[in-house]
Amino acid sequence: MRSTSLTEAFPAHTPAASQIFTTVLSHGPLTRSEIAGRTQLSAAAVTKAVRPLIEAGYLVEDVAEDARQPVLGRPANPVRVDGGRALFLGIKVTGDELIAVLTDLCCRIRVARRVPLTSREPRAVLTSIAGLVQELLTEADGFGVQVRGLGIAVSGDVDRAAGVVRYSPFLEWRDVPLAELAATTTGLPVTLDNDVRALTVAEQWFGAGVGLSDFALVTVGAGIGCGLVVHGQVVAGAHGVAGEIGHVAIDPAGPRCHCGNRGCVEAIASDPAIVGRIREVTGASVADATAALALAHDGDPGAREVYARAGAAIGRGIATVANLLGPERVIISGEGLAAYDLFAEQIRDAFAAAAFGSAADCDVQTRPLPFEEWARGAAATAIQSFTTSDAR
Amino acid sequence: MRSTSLTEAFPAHTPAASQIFTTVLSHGPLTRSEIAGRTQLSAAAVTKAVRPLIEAGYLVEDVAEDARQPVLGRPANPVRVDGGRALFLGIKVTGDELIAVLTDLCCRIRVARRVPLTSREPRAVLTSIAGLVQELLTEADGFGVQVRGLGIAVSGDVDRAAGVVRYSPFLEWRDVPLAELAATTTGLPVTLDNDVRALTVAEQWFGAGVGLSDFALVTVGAGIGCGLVVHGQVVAGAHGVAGEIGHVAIDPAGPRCHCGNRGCVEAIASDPAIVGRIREVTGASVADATAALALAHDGDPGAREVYARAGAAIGRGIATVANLLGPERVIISGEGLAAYDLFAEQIRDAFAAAAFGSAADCDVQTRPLPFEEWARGAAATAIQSFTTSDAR
DNA sequence: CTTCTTTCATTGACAGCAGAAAATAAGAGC
DNA sequence: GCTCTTATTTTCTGCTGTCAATGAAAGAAG
Repeated sequence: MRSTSLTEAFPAHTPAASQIFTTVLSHGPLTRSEIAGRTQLSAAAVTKAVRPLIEAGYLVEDVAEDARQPVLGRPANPVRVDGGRALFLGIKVTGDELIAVLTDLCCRIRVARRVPLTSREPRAVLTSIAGLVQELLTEADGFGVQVRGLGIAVSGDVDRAAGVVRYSPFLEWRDVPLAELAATTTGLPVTLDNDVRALTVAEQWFGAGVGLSDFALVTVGAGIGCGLVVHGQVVAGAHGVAGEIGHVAIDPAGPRCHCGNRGCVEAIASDPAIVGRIREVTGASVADATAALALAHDGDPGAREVYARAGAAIGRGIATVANLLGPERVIISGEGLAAYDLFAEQIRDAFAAAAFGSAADCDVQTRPLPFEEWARGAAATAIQSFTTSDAR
Repeated sequence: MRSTSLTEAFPAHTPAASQIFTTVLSHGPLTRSEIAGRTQLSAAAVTKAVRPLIEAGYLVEDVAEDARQPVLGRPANPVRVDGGRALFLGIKVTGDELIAVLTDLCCRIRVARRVPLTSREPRAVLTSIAGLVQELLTEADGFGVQVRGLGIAVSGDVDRAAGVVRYSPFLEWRDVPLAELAATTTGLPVTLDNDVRALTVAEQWFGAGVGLSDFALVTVGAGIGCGLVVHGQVVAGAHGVAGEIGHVAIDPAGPRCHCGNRGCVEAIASDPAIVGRIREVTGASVADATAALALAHDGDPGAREVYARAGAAIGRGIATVANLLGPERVIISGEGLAAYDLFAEQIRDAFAAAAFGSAADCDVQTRPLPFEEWARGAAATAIQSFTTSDAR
């Protein structure tokens, strides 16, 4: 095991170094001149910033890169992030379970765990988190590398800077300073963020949002959420609320939503809304989203119609985002994507119809969302904090 | 008259100087230590950055500020922008007229002009612009200060960086490089931008958006537009379209919009939509928005109901913006504000109902919009270009 | 009236970042 | 081995912003 201490800081003290590291992290192996081009820095600056990062082991030179076609001039040697140099933990807290992952510096998942929650009391949840962290720290010992941070993702109104859960409806929490509590309990630096924003960070750095300064991530499932990146930064909202595409009202005559309004996207296209509506329409006793999906896949016309309506609602919601923000890309993800074949067409049609002018040029793609992905998002926020904390 | 040449650059060569100047411009007279506090710079850095700006005459020291309560210690001497140090022109191009203003460096209007357009041909419009600019330059001679830039605002898809009108439905233009054309004709540095974005810049620097990093400006009138500021920057959209709140669809059963969709905010709450609907409902031969307004103010229940519906649509549109972006403030403005008493209540009610959670904490205010305001926005973009062009 | 205290502003030394240019490195082709 | 080309590094330099000390301009205290 390395003799580095937990307090050893990440050696990117200048904005340039930080930017360079992030670029290499997101864009895979890059030669120094490619880095210089992308970051608008001089080659000299890149060399100087890269050296300490290599010395500290966070970047490594890819010498074995001889498979490339022989080019004129001195061969470039690409630099890449040594994912194995550090480990991170990410935990997603839901109303009834914890999902945790151990990732490397490149946010690749090494270990994943799920633990049911017996209570939603902050104290009990904290204990569960502590236990899970201990367990994963033990696993991490096997890799011989230190865990450098813990990211926690919670749905609801979360103040990342303060590390406080302002209000979480699912957990029934108000003003819980979870970051500080978890930091004290686990001894790790903790980054607390909203779950959708955390997932958005993961996409921005390691997923389909790489290199884009403006994109949106829409999650479909038990709720409908949306993470927004504008001007290269995740939108947090002045009052802690942002990206509430689920509560964009698209039909004053639509079904009532738990928020009290009518015709919210979430009241039409969330899993519970779909299940409820299918029960209503077909009279079948559909237990959950899986059953609903099965029914629709069996060809039940009523169920299929419900999915179609859900797809149209999602498409209209996405079009609203596109009209307002004009993102380069919209990424659709979430557990609800299991039903993608049932509403893909409606999403595209409704989007195309409701997008105004060249907002329709926006690239709409889908990405599967494995169950650990939310926790991976949390880990991504921890990586973000670790690699940018010292750089102003 | 000063012997400065047109090519003399604004003496803010460093990011710090630029930031300091912008801060003083927006926040009125400030002492050096207040500037240091706001900009997170050291007092020393402020002193050094301020000196060349004072020497060049862009900033002046307010010595006469003895009206303040006597405080302990050395009295501070506030610094403010000398508005009279430079002049700017702003022109708003509409389908049938040009609105132009001559402003000072603080974006205070000195002279305003309107000229009808006889043709929408780019060449003809350019000729009209050139004439108007000449006229205002003559006026400017009376002030003994040079005009340092021209801002032009056009509705539609405008690429500010390239200085090209990509597509303007009202003018029926496509890919007109208006900035370059106007620069050649007038000899002035030209900044071309979308009209709503220009107005947003004016609010951000000189209006109700001062000091806010996230706000929205909604304009109500012939169309419904929206300028967005996120992370302190105006949102331009990856494809040139952003802030299209007018084409946010809020009711699938609503009236058809000229964009082909149903239930757009603009199809319910724009002046033409209101006029048309009032004709339909009351059977009266209402000529225009003024007549419609008069009818409603006369107490016609049908007309009042139409305005109420328009207000609700605007409120829902604003709630959508608030749910997605969580701005600190929404500023409602535009010619349509003349009817504000008719739909204020509905806007607030619909907003409160449709805003999710603490998105409802967003401060919604109204601001009257004098007819020259659009042109003033154009001037603001010119000021922005002038004061930040040399600072990287 | 002099001296203190307080706060604002300025100065000069200095550290550190990033750019420019020149030097060096590492092949490929001849 | 020589030349050509491109990549990377080195060296030097300019410049920005910070730090700590100093000056300035009041009111307060004696």
